[in-house]
Amino acid sequence: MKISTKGRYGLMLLVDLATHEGSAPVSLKSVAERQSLSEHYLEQLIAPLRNAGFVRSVRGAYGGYMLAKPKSEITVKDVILTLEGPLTIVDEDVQDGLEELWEKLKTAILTVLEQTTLQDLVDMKQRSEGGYMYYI
Amino acid sequence: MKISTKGRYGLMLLVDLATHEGSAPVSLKSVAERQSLSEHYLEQLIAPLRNAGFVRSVRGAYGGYMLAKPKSEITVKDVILTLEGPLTIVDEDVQDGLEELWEKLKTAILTVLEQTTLQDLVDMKQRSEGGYMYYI
DNA sequence: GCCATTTCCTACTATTATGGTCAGCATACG
DNA sequence: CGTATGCTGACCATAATAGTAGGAAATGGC
Repeated sequence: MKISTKGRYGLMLLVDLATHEGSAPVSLKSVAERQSLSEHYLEQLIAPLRNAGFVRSVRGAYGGYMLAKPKSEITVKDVILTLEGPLTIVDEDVQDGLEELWEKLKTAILTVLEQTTLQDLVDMKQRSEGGYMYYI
Repeated sequence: MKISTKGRYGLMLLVDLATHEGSAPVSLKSVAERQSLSEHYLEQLIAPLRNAGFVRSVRGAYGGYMLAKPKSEITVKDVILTLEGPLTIVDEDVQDGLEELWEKLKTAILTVLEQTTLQDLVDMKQRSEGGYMYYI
């Protein structure tokens, strides 16, 4: 019962983009360095996110990625479902008489995922980094 | 993001035991037939359940298993955690700044699992089998 | 005592998902 | 033109899952 690194790294990637948002696009290389992730692997993760319209890319030298929507309008659910496919607690069309339980679980999980936006994650991460940066 | 068959078959097994509870112990063979599962595989699943004290066994001919506790006192959480180990949404000690999200998810899931007992599953399954059996 | 039944135990194996790596083309800035 | 970056598809190593296989030990019925 795990979130795969696909979903997790994908969120880290988007949070990083959201954090370093500015006029210029952000290169995957810089994200990979900051987050200590493999650039090649991030390339694979961002492809579906681009296709789904969460980020847009700028090719060529000095290119990179930027969020295509406000960070408060991208939910964790969007990202996880895009990267990991539909949430199947148990395989489709099993008939074990416990469908009601699986349905409850699914709802509970999706509720959390859909109540949390990228904006929330940015805030969350800043809090978790603790400490005040004001006087630096 | 799945419940493995370990947890799922384990629940089916216990629900079957709960349903066929009586004076005599219930053999795995009969459970395997009713639920269309492999007897050998069930053996592997019931071992930890026995060790954890949810069922007790009677060896030898005409032996089998029976619940060691009232079915209203065994929660789905007990069973799943026994069979699948601790619920780790993400690997231990990752530091991705999203710990708060993973914690929320974990809580949401465990809440559902711990509010549901074997008794609930028995009722649930009976309802799902639909139809009234009174006049048969 | 013997046989059938059933639990119990230890390996082994096949398949799948995960978590990547590798190689190379495509595009665009300077 | 050269370098930085995006983009794509193929490939691979490891671990987890989902079982199988084979038999030893216990126990009730005959």
